[in-house]
Amino acid sequence: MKSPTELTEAFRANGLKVTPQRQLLFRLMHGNTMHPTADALFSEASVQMPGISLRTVYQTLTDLASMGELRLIDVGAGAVRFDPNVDDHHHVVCQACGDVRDVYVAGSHELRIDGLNGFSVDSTSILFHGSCARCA
Amino acid sequence: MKSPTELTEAFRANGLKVTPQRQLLFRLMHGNTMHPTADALFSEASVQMPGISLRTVYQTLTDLASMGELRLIDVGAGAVRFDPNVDDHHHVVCQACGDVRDVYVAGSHELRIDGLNGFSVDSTSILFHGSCARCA
DNA sequence: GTGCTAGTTAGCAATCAATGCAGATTAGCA
DNA sequence: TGCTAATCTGCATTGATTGCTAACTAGCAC
Ligand SMILES: [Mn+2]
Ligand SMILES: [Mn+2]
Ligand SMILES: [Zn+2]
Ligand SMILES: [Zn+2]
Repeated sequence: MKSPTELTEAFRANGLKVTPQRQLLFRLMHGNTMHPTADALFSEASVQMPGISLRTVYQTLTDLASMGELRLIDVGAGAVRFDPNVDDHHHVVCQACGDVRDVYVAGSHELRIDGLNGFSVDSTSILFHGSCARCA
Repeated sequence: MKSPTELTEAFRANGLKVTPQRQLLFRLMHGNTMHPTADALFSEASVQMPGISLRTVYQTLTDLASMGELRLIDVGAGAVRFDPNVDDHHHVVCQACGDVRDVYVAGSHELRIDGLNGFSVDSTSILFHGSCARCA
């Protein structure tokens, strides 16, 4: 994800306005490695800006995602998580505490896929399930 | 997933009763390669047994899953899908029509994972996103 | 076969995540 | 300083799933 300053320009360039709510969310997401849910981010944002709406958090995250600045991660339980890391990477999720971390996978592009039957593949998501160091 | 006959024994062995509803669902899931949602299965079941409850479909699918006879597949959109194929396999999903198919992946156990930071991995889910032959 | 009882079913309420909507507000420009 | 399209908040609604409970029944003991 771009820096808050760059996002400010990018939003204006797209005819979108830059509001205090959006600037706050830019800052909270920039460099964020927690893969937060919309609700988790809403809680964080509410500390600095009481009264901000959960709806606004969803809106802004969706805008960022459609600009390609965020990725949506679905770990198969609970709410979708938002990821400012748009590099080619994958995830490991702790079955116990739900913690999600980035992992970088070598060999993912050389997987041999049998049974495609005419399907063409555009992208690959690899999710590792396990236990984090704390929950081990 | 075991055959309907074997499941009948397995259920009784676990102190669970074998009802007409469950037998129907055993038959509908056995060898089913569609990865149906609970609701899709409910529609199918309703043809042969009008009045069956969606709740019962969820119950039975959950029971089968906790007995290890079914896998739950979350493709990141819409409802969870249920899979009687418990072999080591992965999935490809059509972004256009939502069709989900089995794929067998060679090399998935030899992936090099960087950044685990103390995480231990129990299992791996690989989801390929693309277009089916029909939607290409 | 009859009766008992623990397990099951159907139906509906409740929850959770996410989106739709509309009136009040405001960023950004002239 | 005004204008106006875009945004924000708060609330209603949707969709998937689970919780709850009274009525029902499979499976077993007699
Ligand atoms: Mn990530
Ligand atoms: Mn499958
Ligand atoms: Zn953990
Ligand atoms: Zn398709």
